[in-house]
Amino acid sequence: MKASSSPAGPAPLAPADNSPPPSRRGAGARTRGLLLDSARRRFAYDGYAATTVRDIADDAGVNVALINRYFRSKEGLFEACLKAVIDELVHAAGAVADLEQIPGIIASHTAGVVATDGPRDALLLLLRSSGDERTEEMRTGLLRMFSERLASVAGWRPGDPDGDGLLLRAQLVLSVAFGITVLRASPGLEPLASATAQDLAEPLRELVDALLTRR
Amino acid sequence: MKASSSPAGPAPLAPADNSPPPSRRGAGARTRGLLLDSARRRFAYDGYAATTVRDIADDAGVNVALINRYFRSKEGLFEACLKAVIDELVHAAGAVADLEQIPGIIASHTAGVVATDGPRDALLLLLRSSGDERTEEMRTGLLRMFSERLASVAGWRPGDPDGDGLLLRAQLVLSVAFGITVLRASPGLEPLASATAQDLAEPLRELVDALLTRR
Amino acid sequence: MKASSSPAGPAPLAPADNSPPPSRRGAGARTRGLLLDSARRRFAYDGYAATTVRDIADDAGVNVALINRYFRSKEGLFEACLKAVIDELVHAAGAVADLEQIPGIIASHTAGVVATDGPRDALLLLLRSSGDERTEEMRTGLLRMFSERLASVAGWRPGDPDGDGLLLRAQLVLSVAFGITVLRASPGLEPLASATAQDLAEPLRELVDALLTRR
Amino acid sequence: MKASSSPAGPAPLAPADNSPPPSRRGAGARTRGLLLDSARRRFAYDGYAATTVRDIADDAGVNVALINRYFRSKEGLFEACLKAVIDELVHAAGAVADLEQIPGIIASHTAGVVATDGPRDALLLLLRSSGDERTEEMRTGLLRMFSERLASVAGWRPGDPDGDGLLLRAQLVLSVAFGITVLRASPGLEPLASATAQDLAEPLRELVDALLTRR
DNA sequence: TATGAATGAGAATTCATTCAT
DNA sequence: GATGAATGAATTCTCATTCAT
Repeated sequence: MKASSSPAGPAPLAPADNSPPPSRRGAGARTRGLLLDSARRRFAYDGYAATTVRDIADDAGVNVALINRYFRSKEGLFEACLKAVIDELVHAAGAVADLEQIPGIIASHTAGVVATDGPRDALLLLLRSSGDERTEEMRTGLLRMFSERLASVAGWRPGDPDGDGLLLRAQLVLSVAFGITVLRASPGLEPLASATAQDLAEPLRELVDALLTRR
Repeated sequence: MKASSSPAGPAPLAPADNSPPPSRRGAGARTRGLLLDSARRRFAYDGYAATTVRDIADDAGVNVALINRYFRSKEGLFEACLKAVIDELVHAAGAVADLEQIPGIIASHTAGVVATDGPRDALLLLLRSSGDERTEEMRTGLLRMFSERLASVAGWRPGDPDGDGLLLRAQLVLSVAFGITVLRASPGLEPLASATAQDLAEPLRELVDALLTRR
Repeated sequence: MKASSSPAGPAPLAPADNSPPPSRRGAGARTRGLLLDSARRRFAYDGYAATTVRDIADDAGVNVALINRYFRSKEGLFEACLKAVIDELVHAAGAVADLEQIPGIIASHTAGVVATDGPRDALLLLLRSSGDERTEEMRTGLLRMFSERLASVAGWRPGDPDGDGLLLRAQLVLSVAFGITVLRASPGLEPLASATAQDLAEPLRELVDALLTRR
Repeated sequence: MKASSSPAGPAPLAPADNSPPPSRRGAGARTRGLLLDSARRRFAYDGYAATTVRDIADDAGVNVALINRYFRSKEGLFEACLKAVIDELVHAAGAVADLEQIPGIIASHTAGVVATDGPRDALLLLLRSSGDERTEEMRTGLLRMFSERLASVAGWRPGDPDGDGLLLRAQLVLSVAFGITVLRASPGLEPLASATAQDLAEPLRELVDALLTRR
């Protein structure tokens, strides 16, 4: 197929001419950013293999060759996207202090509570693979960290004798987050597809409570 | 990338010479079946775009041109895989009679309780897109049907005034199933990665109970 | 530049439709051979970097993709050419039994005494580099072997105390051969450019005699 | 290949900051010279097509765009290099007064008797082609002039009835010079590769004597 | 004079598909 | 039914060159 337009997912961002090109000198950073944004969306919604560097460049409104200039290769661009996403998620994970916050965080990352679509794409991108070993490890590392974080606010400690049970449950919570993300990526499944973070909050609360609260 | 070997997922089935080519008669059906199996696995684990028809043919131990002979195109092969998966899942959905069965069914379809890997790949394949409209609709149709089935055993009826709440919850249950599937597809996330259906059953029971049981 | 037509060197062989394609089955070897021939000529006259795989395929009258099919890459094709040339030259070196033969061999390899152009291109190709390490070593290995062979018919023995002198002289003889080759490759330098093997024989005899005959 | 570092040949001249940029005035000429030097070396060792303008600019430690500024194009830069080399060689040819000088001149131009590497690269560059007609003619013109010069000190006169014999022999002498050059350019062929001008002088004397001395 | 940014043409390679045996 | 050969349309990447500061 020619995935010129992402079938699932929001419309490709128009050439993003908010704030006109700063006329040349020092425009590099801006261009880099535009590419990163388009790539992130494309990779997240269409996957690595189905995404064309030309798609990305066109979405960003810049010349294709600049991808190689700024990221060395399609692979390099993907890695850069992944790094950005991981940074964001590491940050988000750091903010989780107790069980009560978990449902809200999941809801906002799957349904989008913020203006930009970034967080909504983040989890999706995390599931895309370029086939490269290094990125594969980055991904697994983050997932491990994330589930340990969830487990730890539920009382899990590394080396815990019966820890596996709690860790597994934390990973099931993580599963919900990813599951919502992938199901929302294929549109038309109402009411989930257009549920707001608020809609999701209550059921998620009960779910997290059932899985992670020790009684 | 050269996805000659699927990184995640079980080893590509050896040219499958269990039962030697039945001389001549009926060889066509056999070949068709071999291709269908290999394709299903490849598409599920590597995705549509990253999978090469040559990969599939090699896995199946047959000539590449036969893919076009039997399925008209790569796209056609994908559609055939999807159809098979959908049939299986429709069947599985039909068997769900009450809430208690749900955790077990999810567990067996995500962790594999049966000999073949088929069920394990089924959900994964359902998330892969070839970009084609028609397959997209098939997929959405199945998901809709599936979540309505889940909701209905929890008491939901079409046209229900407050039905959306229950339908959404059913879709969250579905989300867990898909979430587990995608997380298990990227290896190394223990204990989830190697959890058995049995390991998953108890927490899933609590989860389903929390989400779908009316009190 | 667009080196569609080799400026120096003989006209690119016409699509070589002597002996029509054996209709399909088993045609692979023929195609391989056609490519090898065209490549050899192109690489020899235009150099590796200036030669386009499309040039080669067009000369051979076959589809470009077949280069990758049969030789895996442009680099692989170059290596195959080099191997062929080296084989030929090793063979030629083996035939050198005494000093008197040397001038004739050089003459025939630089001016071409045979029908095909092969030998004429051989030395030229040997000077072309693809930048690859392995081919670099093959080349140097052959040159070493060749000069030792020349030296040995002049009485040189490995480990010879004053051997370096003779070896150096043998390499000067080799230099003439390559020098003639490169000068003939840029056309228009008469009378050398169109000298026949016979024209070269006498002066070469005197040259070899002066350099390698011990008195 | 990515010919970022010339495999054969001396190390690329470090950004050449001997004598810091003379403030402003005359910086242009300096830059031009730096580019000319780097280009000459690159073109000589890697060939025209395999050399990147970026390689040259980097070697020279200046911005790529300056190549177009000062030489209009890669082609223009090559032509400038060629002109410089030809001037030098015309000068050298003019100095040849009798047969005895020839071996020394060849030795010094192939093995380098002078401090800079210039002369060593000169002959090599002369063998490189950009595919452009005009430079091709310049090259051939020089070669013709050079061989006539050699022949003339051996007694040849234009229009000489039996002149071709002598002219051919002169071109064979020229061949040795180029042959040595190309063989030394692919390293590892000892003792030739590291022979000094002195090492070459004696055998060359005998060679020239055998070819050009009339008896 | 110098430089970072941007562009467009072209190069190698991959891949689904069709053809002829 | 099955197979090796061949094809043409992409796709990624490189590179000389031009632009605007």
